[in-house]
Amino acid sequence: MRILVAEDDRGLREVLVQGLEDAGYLVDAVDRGDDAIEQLKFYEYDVAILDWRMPGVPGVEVASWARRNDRPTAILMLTARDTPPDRIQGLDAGADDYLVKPFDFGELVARVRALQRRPRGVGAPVLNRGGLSLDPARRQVTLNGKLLNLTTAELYILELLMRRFPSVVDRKAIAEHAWRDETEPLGSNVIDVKMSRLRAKLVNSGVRILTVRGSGFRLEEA
Amino acid sequence: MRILVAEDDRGLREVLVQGLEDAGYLVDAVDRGDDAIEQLKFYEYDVAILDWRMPGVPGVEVASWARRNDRPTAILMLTARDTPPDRIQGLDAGADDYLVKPFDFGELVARVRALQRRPRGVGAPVLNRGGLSLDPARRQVTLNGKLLNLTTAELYILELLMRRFPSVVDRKAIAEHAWRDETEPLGSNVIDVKMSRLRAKLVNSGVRILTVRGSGFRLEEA
DNA sequence: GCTAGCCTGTCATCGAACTGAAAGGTAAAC
DNA sequence: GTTTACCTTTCAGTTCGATGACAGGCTAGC
Repeated sequence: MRILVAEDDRGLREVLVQGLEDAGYLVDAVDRGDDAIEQLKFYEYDVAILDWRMPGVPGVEVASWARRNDRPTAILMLTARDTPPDRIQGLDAGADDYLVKPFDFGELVARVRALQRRPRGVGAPVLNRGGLSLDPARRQVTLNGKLLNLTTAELYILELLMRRFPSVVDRKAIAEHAWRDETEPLGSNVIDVKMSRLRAKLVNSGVRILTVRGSGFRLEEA
Repeated sequence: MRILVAEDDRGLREVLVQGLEDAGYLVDAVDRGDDAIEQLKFYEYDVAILDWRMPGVPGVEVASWARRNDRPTAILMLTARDTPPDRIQGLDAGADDYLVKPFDFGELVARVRALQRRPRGVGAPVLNRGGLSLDPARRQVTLNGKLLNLTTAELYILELLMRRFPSVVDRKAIAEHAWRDETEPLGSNVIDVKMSRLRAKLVNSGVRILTVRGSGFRLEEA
């Protein structure tokens, strides 16, 4: 199993390379987007892990290039802060999945495994938890097969909680994930309001949103 | 195997034509970018070899045109200089590969072979969904065998929705796919208008266009 | 070269849905 | 028991999308 890592932060890059090699992968690493394209041109990687921000060519561009050229490589994007527009752009450009920094390394490996198992190009994998099923590509959530009608913000929040499960997600992360201007919701009680509405829609879903006083929120399987 | 060569330098053009014919290809040659577009319009080439700089229309433009019109032709660009910006521009425009002059002829043939192996040129696949059937090559749509009368723009939009099914397609992607100047439709509500008209033509088609508020549109099988 | 028809994009309007502020209530922490 | 953090509901403002009407432009047919 061959993996390409494109990440300009040297520390993180080395952690990734080491960790993935320990997990039994054959890993190549570059620190620039254009180098990533060059590598993708000459080797058929199973998975490419691309940083969003890189010198040369940004990760999105690399993903978009790979998709255009029908490279057989599944793409996992790493994003530092992720605003909705960023994320959508990434998935549209051809990324198959993405991870928000900071992430748990085990989580990364799990997703890499998921990617290599999956036929390529079908879009981001569906997130399941309890009776809930969130499809990032369709941007819809079903509860035991029945369509749940969530607003955009609610969906983003739920998505974040599911992706970070079972960790606690703090308000700052929620603000960054679900709002364009992440400073805005922090001064008000909007997040609480959204949580309330989201909870109301999640009754009998096999999943519950718990409050961790002073820290944030986390998902729990009921 | 049919190849189009677009190269204004007569010496190089003749070398290419001769060499490719010897390699067993059916070769057409032109010396202007606009002529290249004309050829691409009427024949389904497997591969087009385009010089970057040409009288009439530059190679990038030709590539971009081909991409925009979903020609089933893989594109190989010939560039004199090889700077990252050039490369990116070329690849962005829709080139599938590029070669820097001067190049080895064997290298060229190898790349042409690689391009024609790709799934893309293997006949224009008809898109089916519900009772709908869209033939990209003939640019027409039938509903249960009956011809649907769609305008050009409507067809482009429907095609994109079908290709991306079941994912959400954002307005930016629609704009890029269906308009030459993709900035134009974004400031207005043209997309909404087209959607409305398209929907009207798709009643009882077994397919529906759903709005995903704030994100875009997606197709759903009814 | 004129005319009819179709296509396009703009505008105005309508309606629905989403949003965030506020206010008052509740639970946890100390 | 007081304080602080969080929860819920209500409400009004705003945004977003749908649609019908219109004018300009292009094309085909005569």
